[in-house]
Amino acid sequence: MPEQTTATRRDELLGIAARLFADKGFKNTTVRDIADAAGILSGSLYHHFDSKESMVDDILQTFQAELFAAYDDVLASDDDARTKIERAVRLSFAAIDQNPHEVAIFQNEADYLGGFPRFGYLAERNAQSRNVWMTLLTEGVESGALRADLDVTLTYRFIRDTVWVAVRWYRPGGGLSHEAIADQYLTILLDGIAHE
Amino acid sequence: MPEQTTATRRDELLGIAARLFADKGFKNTTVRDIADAAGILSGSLYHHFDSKESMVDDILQTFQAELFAAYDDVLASDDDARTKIERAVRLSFAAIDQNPHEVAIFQNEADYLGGFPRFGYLAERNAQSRNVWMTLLTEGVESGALRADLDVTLTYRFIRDTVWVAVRWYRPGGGLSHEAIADQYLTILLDGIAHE
DNA sequence: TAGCCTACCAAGCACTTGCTTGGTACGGCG
DNA sequence: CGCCGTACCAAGCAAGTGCTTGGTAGGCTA
Repeated sequence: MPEQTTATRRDELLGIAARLFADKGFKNTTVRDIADAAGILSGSLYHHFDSKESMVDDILQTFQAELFAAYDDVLASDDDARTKIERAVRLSFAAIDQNPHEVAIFQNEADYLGGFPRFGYLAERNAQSRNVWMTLLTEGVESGALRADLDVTLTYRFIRDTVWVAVRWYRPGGGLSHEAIADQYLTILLDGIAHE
Repeated sequence: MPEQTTATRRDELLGIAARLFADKGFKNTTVRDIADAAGILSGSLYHHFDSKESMVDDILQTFQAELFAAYDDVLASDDDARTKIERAVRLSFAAIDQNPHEVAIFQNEADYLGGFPRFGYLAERNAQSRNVWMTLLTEGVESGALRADLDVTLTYRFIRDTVWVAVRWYRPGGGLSHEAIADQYLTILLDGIAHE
C-alpha cells in the first residue's frame, strides 16, 4: 500500500510541524527544526511538501473544516438558545483538547498569515465564526434567555477570546478535563462570579 | 542639554521598536525594519542600544514597573474586596489603552523571551500578577462578595486572559472607550449574561 | 580655536534562512 | 530481471539576519 504509507508519513510530518509551529511560532520555526524533530534532513521535507507555507496551510485547513462542521451542526439543531450556546462553548473546549497545536497556530499566526493572499480564507473563517456567535447571542437575547441590555458584539469578543485563549494554559491529560473547564466557564459566563 | 536630547531620541526609537515588535513579533522584526521606520541605517541603532534584545528588555521593564506599582496601590488600599477587584480590572484596561504595544509584546513574546536567562524577571512578574489576583479573589470569597463555590484558580485565569487578550482588538480612540469596556466586562464577570 | 560629544553613514562579516539539485537505497510488480 | 515509485541524503546557493568597524558632520564648551 504505497499510497497509504505516503499519507501516513506525510501526516506524521504535519503533526511534528504543527507541534513546533504551536510552540515556537511559524516564522520562528525553521525547516531544519522540523526535519531534526522528524529525524531526517531539511531537504528531504521537500519530497513531501512544496514549501513551509503549504505545511501550515494544510494544517489549518484540515482543522478548520472539522471545527466549522461542528458549529454548523449546533446552528442547524432545534435546541433552545441557551442549550446551543452551551454546546458551542463545550465543543470549542473539546477542540482545544483534541487539537491544541492547531488551535494555538490559528490563535497566534492568523494575523501574520492573513497578510498573504494564500491565507485569505483565514479572514473568511473569522467572519464565519463571528456569524455563528452573533447568531447564537442574538437568538439568546430575543428568546429571553439572556439579559436584554447585553452588548452582543462585546459579549461575542469576550466569549471568543476567553474560550480560545485557554489553549495557552490547558494541557490535555492534566488535572482538569476539558468538560470540567467548560462547566466552570459556563457558570461564570451565564451567572457571574458575584454572590447572588 | 545633551543628555536630555539623547534620552528623547532613544525613547523615540524605543517607541518605534515597540510598535513594530507588537505588530510583527520580536523575532520577526529586523533591526533594518526599525531603522527604516526611524529614517536611519540599521548600524546607527547600535549607537543607542547594545542589541535588539536590550531594546525589548527596556520596553518591558519600564512598562511593568509602572503597571505593578498601580496594582500595589490597589492591594494596599482599604477598599472592600469587590471595589478592589473592580479597580484592578479598570486599571488593566487603562493600561491597554495607554500602552497597547507594550501589553501586546508582553502577551505575545513572554513565552519565547522567558526562555533566555536575561528575561527571567518575566516569570517573576507573572507570579506576582498571579499573586495579586489570587489575593483579591480569595478576599472576595472570604468576605462573601463572591460565590463561595468559586474555583479561584480557574477564575484567575479567565480574568487574566479575557482582560489582556482585549489588546488584540481594542484600538485607542475607537468607538468604545476603555472605561466603557471595563464597565461591560465587569457586568458580565460579576453578574453573568443570563437573564435573572 | 581646540577638543569633545551626539548622531549618524557606508561597508561588510559571519551566520542562518528557505529551498534546489543530483543522486542513492530499496521494495514491489510485470 | 528490469523498471518504477517512495523516501531519503549530501551539498550548496541566494537572500536575509544581527552586529561591527572606521569614519564624518555639526554643535557645545573650555
